[in-house]
Amino acid sequence: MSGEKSQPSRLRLNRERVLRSAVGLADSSGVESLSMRKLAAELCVVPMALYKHVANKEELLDGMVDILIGEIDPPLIGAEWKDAVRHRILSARRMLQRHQWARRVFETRTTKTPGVLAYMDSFIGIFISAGFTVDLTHHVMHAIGSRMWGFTQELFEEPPGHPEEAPGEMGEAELAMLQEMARRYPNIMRVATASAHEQDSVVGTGCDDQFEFEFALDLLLDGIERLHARGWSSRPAAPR
Amino acid sequence: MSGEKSQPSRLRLNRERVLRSAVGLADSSGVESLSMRKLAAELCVVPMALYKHVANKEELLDGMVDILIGEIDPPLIGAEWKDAVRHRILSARRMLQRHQWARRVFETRTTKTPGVLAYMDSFIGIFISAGFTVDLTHHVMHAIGSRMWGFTQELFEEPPGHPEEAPGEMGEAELAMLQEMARRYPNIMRVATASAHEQDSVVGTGCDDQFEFEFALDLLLDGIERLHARGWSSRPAAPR
DNA sequence: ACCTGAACACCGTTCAAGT
DNA sequence: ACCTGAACACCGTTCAAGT
Repeated sequence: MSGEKSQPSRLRLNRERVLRSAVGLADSSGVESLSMRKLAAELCVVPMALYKHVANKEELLDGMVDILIGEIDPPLIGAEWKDAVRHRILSARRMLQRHQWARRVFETRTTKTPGVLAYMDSFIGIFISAGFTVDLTHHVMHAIGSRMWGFTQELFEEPPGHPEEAPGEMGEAELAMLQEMARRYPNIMRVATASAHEQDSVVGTGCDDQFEFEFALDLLLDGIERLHARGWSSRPAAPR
Repeated sequence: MSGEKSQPSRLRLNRERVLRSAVGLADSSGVESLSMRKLAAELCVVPMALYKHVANKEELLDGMVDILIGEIDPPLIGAEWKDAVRHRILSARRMLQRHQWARRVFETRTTKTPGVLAYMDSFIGIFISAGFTVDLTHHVMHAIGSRMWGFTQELFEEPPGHPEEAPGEMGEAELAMLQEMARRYPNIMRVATASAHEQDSVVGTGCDDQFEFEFALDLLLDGIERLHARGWSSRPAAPR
C-alpha cells in the first residue's frame, strides 16, 4: 500500500543522495547553517537515518569535498607542465566560485580522503612526468600549497551579507570613519584607493580578483620554471 | 564581608582578562572545545557575565586573534625590505607554532580587526618605503596572501592525537595498506618516501617543515625582487 | 538491513531580574 | 554598572526498539 507515496525525496536513501543533498543545501543556504537535522528534514527522514550512510558530520563534510573535487577538470593530456598546472588550478578556482562555502570546508578537512589523494597524486604526476626531480616536486607542492585548490587571498573580503552601500551616497558618519581609517592605516588606504580608481567606487575593494589570482599564480609558476631550468636537483648539501 | 573571597579568578572581569583566559584555554585544550560556558567556568563566573565584555563568540575570537598578532615581532627598522618581510613572516610562523589552534581561527575571521589592519598596514609600508609602486605592492600582498600570517601548507598533516606508531613495528595490515596506497597513489608515494629516506621513518611525513616554509617563502620573495628590479610599474595596458 | 523515537549532553544567546 | 538565573531554540550523537 506504499505505492502512493512517491515524493522523490522518499527514494531509498544512499550515500550519494545524502552527499549531493548536503552540497545543494550548502549552496543554497551556506555551510554554517547545514546541520544533520536540517539535512535529514530536506531528505524527509529522521536525523538518525543519515548515520547509516555517513559515520558522523565530519565524514559528511569529507564526502562533500570529494564531490567538489570531482567537479575539477581532469588533467590536460599532452600539454606542457605549466599549462597543465595552470589549467587545473584555474578550474579548481571556478569550482570554488560555484560553491562559496567550499573554501571554509576545505580548510577544516584534516583527513585525506581518496578524492584528495587522487587529486594530489595526479598533480604531482604532472611535475614528475615533466622531468622534475622528486625533491623539487616535493618542495614545489609545498610552495603551491592551497593554491592547488584554487584558494585566493582576499585582502579585504567584504563581510558576507553586507551588500555594498549605494555608491556615491556617503553620509557624514561614513566620511568621518573614512578619514579616521586614512589616518590610522595610511598604507592600506593608498593601496585601496589606487586599485579602486579604475573602478567606480571610491573605497570598495575595487580589485580584480581574477587578475590578482593569475598574477600570484604566474609569479609562482615562473619561479618554479626557473628552478627547474636551472637543473635544481636537491637541497644544497648541508655541512652537518 | 566579602574581603575573604580572594581567589585570583574573582578579580573583576574585564575584556583583557577574558581574552587572555580564552587564549590560555585554547592553548591547553584546543579551540574546538572552547565554549563560552567553559570560559565562564574557568573565570568562576556565570556564562552571561562574559557578554558584558564581548558581544558574542565571534568577537571573542576576533579579540583572541588580536592578542596573537601582538606576539609577532615589530618591524625591523632600517632593514632592507626583503629582510624585513622575511623576519616578520618567520616571526609570525613562530607565533602560529606556539598556538596550534591559531591557524584555524585566523582562517575563519571575516571582519578585519584593528590588530589585523595595523599589521597589514605596516606590512604594506615595508614595500612602499622600499620604493615599490603602489600597484606592485597591491599585487604582491595578494601573492603573499596567508603566508603573511606564517601559514604553511602541510601536505600531509598527521591527524592530531594519532601520535605516530612505534617505528619499525609494522603489522601485516599496515603493510598491505601501504602497498595499496603505493598502487593507487604512486606519485605521492614516490615523493613521500624520497623525503622520508633521510629521516628514520619509512612512511611518516618525514619532511622538514621549516625548510619547506622557507623554500616557498624565498621562491616568492625572489620572484617579487625580480619584478621590482625590472621596474614593474603597473598592469600591462589591456587592449580592452 | 534500514529506519524510528526518545533521550542525553551539550551549545550560544535572550530576557528580566537582582545588587 | 555589573552580574545572575532561568529559559529558549538549537546542536551532534547514543541507545534500544521497531519493521
